[in-house]
Amino acid sequence: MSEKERSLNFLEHIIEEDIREGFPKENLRFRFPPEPNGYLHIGHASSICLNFGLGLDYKAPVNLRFDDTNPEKEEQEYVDAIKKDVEWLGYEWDKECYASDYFQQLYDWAVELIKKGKAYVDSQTSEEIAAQKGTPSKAGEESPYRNRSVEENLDLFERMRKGEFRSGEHVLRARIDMASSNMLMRDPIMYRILHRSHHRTGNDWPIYPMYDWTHGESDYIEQVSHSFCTLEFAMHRELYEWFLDNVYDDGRVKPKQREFARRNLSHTIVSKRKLLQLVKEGVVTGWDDPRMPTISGLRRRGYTAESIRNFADTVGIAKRENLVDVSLLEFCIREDLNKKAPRVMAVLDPVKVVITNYPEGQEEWLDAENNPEDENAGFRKVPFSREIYIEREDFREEANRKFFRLKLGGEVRLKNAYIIKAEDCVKDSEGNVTEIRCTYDALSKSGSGTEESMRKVKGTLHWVSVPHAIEAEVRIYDRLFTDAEPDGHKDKDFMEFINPDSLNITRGYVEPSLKEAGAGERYQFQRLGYFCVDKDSKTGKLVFNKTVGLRDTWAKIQDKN
RNA sequence: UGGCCUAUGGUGUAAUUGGUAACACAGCUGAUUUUGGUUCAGUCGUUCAAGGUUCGAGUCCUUGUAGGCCAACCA
Repeated sequence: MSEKERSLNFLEHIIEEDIREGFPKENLRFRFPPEPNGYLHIGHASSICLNFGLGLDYKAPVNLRFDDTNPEKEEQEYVDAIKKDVEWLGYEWDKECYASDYFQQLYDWAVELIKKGKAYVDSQTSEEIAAQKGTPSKAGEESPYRNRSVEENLDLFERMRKGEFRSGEHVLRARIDMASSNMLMRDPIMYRILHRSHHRTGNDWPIYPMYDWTHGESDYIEQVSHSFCTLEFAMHRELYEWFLDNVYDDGRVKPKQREFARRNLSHTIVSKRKLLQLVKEGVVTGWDDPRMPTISGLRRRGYTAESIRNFADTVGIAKRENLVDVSLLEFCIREDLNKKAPRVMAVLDPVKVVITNYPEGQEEWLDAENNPEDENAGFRKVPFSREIYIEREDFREEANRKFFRLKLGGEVRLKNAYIIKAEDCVKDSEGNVTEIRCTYDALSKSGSGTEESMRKVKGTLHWVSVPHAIEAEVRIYDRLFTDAEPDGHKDKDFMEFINPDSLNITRGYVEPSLKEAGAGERYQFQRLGYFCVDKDSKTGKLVFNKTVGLRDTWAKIQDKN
């Protein structure tokens, strides 16, 4: 990998500074620590790219660690989906870890804390504990159980572990400072009793450790050097370090937590809870619905891993609030697909064109370039005949000079084929055009080298031969929310901004080269956009997803009028 | 009546740590084009405010202002 001149983000500055101050480069180690309680979304992609990208840059290992300490929300399905997404993004983790693998070690350390008088069993209800907690501006009060003897604490904690108590009967708390200005330091809970089966440890444990007690110690066990998380954990850092100080051995790496702002994407939400709500309420068909900002949704929509990595890289990382415009994501996928996607022709809102001077029954197979941006992409054959479909919006009976498309008496180039001229059109009783009658210039065939073929006509249209056309279902997506920041309103719920027209299913015609197109393949439908074959697709019943449209300056011109 | 964090074009980030405010997207003009795509050229526009230190401040200091986070047996 060539180390190109690039400015560093603030986290990289921190790492560089640590190295400068003597931290051994070979001890650098990172981790991506998802909780398996939902699917990964575009916001996580930033974190994945950050951590694994750092691993690549510093040639340091990166662990994939599941933060699975809450069996009430976590499931194996999510573990599998997360692994698939990280792999698909193109990253390789060093070790696959689970916080649940550290339950015994965590328990042993907790016993040590009790022995040192730094933890105690509290036997109050959660309401009582909450009431004593105080407020951000008012100190809390100490629990009546705070000064239990070490022996009693040890006995109680052991019995908690053995399952002798009901859920919620006791908790283990760290003994820190009920008057701290940091609420998290007011004797935080380390363990709760929860008789609930865990997706990996089954019924082995009736007690489960809390996030704060688990996360830093897991980093320490794995000897993670830099533990990056989102801003809302900033206040947890003090506790993270307090716990670490109580188990830390000289000579081992003491992990450093630093916080960055999560990335928000306009016109969508990046909250697992809210995404789950969309799934549960049937607003979308599932976590991988192509309208979802999940990695699996984007994948199904036709996004490439490279485009997402590039997006994450372009957005960068910092500490301030942000709302990244979706247009940047769209730019990234267009940029990538422009280089990679083969061009084909498809008509999604067809109107028939009859070329009256083209012999009935005749067909020709014309050469079409697969990708003008890729010299090695080659050519394919597309069939031409007397009757073709063009896009309904590409024809007007009359139009001004700005309309480069087909109008009565006007000429256009049919891509890869001939120049045609519209002579007449047929309409139904309601005035809708049902057929356009044209003549063609037989000498104007694309690539034939004739003088006529070199003629400049302003418009070029895509088309599909009627007798050769293959019908296909095309799913056209629009943004899921009508508001740029659906969850950014205090007085309105994000569900109020759901776009009722986010999915539009239509039937169109595609050229015959697409007959055997398989799931996941990506194409540019010329002049329309990028499309990919959905997993629902079968030969004989093709289904395409619209990934993103082409940049459309014509639409902009029309918007102005 | 607290603590912590943040403030740079419309958006997202950068600025060799005190030395010409830059890059990408978006917008706008034009050129090229058998995709109104791509490409190319150009253009618009920025340091939250007020003081201070300094030859020199986006960067340091002071005081404000605005926004975010913190009172789950969630992570």
